[in-house]
Amino acid sequence: MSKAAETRQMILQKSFELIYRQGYQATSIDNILATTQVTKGAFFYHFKSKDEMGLALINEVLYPGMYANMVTPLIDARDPINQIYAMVRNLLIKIPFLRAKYGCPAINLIEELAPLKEDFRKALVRLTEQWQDAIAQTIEHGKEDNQIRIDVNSKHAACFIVAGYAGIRNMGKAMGSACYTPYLLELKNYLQLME
Amino acid sequence: MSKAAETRQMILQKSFELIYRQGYQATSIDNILATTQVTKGAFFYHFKSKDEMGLALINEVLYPGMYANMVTPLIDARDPINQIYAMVRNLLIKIPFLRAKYGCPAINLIEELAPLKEDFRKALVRLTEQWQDAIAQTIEHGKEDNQIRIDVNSKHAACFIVAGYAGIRNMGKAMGSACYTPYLLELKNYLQLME
DNA sequence: TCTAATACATACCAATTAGTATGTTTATGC
DNA sequence: GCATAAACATACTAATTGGTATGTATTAGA
Repeated sequence: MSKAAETRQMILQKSFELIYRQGYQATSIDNILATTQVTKGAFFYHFKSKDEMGLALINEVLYPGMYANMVTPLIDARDPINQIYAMVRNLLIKIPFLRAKYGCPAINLIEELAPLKEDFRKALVRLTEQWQDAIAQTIEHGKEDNQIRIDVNSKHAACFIVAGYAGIRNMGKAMGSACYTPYLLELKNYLQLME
Repeated sequence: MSKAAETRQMILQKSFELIYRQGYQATSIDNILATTQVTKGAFFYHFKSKDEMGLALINEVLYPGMYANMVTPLIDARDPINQIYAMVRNLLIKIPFLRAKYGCPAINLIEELAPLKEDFRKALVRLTEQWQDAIAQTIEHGKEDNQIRIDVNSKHAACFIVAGYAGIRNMGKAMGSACYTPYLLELKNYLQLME
């Protein structure tokens, strides 16, 4: 990677962390410059505007991260129910970068920007749909293997599961990680009713 | 109500609507002044700061609204499962003021402000806990009436239900109200497994 | 090695932010 | 009706915002 590409990546990475903790609008460009030690000239050389940087951040940082943690663990699932549960559990309590207090980066961005910026909304919908599809497919595989009842509607269930995750991430921002435990216990109950 | 009290109430009401659509930080005081036709002098006569107004808004507008739509419908529930379902359904599709695109006012505020402002967080936790308690109590009543299986953990279930609502409200901001239907169908499934 | 584009640096700008200082009007109790 | 405080109005401020104008290094290809 060229030096310039490294600078660009570093800006995206640090901005991602700041925005995760503070929100997109509350994170000023000057704030980013101060923590990256990059000058304004460099920033606006790599990105036409703050929004262009934000979009790049979604596609180049958020998307790969979500794919690795939310889609990959489901590929070729041999034990769909437990793998879905494990994936959600891992997201909640096994990724050190993600803190209950700050929620989930993708959910945060949807909350803040979906109603305000159409291009952000579209980019974030793609993320959500990809995760939801991966879950639905996993459930379908489970049905083929007779591990999941055939009357389970995989798309409805996937929607329900994604909503639950998004919601507990929101709740965790207010209540702390303590609320993850009852949620996970009940998620397990819900999932086991599918078999 | 005195004229001054009316002014105060009007500021809170209009600010609530603006903040619901734009977010708290994105709604400037000047923006509020422009839509309320109130002058800066009047605003700062009634509220020491923007944050004091925001807190008053939670306690005097958000709280009563949430109580009426989220707690009252559950009081003396004779048919707990269907009443819980009906309450969630009403929240999602029967309150004209709430638009899928803009989500739920309380959830929005938690997302944006819980990590940033401790006093906002506390006020919003009170709201959430009250709703969760009301749902848990309703489930307990259902257990006493033999309408709900005694092995259902009411607190876990209440947490799971609240999380689901919060999450689908988030999803709706990105995807629109179309995602409410699959969610509600699966919620009904989940709830019926309790009886 | 020279050139020219790439990659960055500095200084600025107009608009907006929450908040204040200093008024003037309006209502209320006596 | 009159004093007094409550209720509002206007003009300002210092800080911050995203973005630009105009520079200077650095690097890669001919």
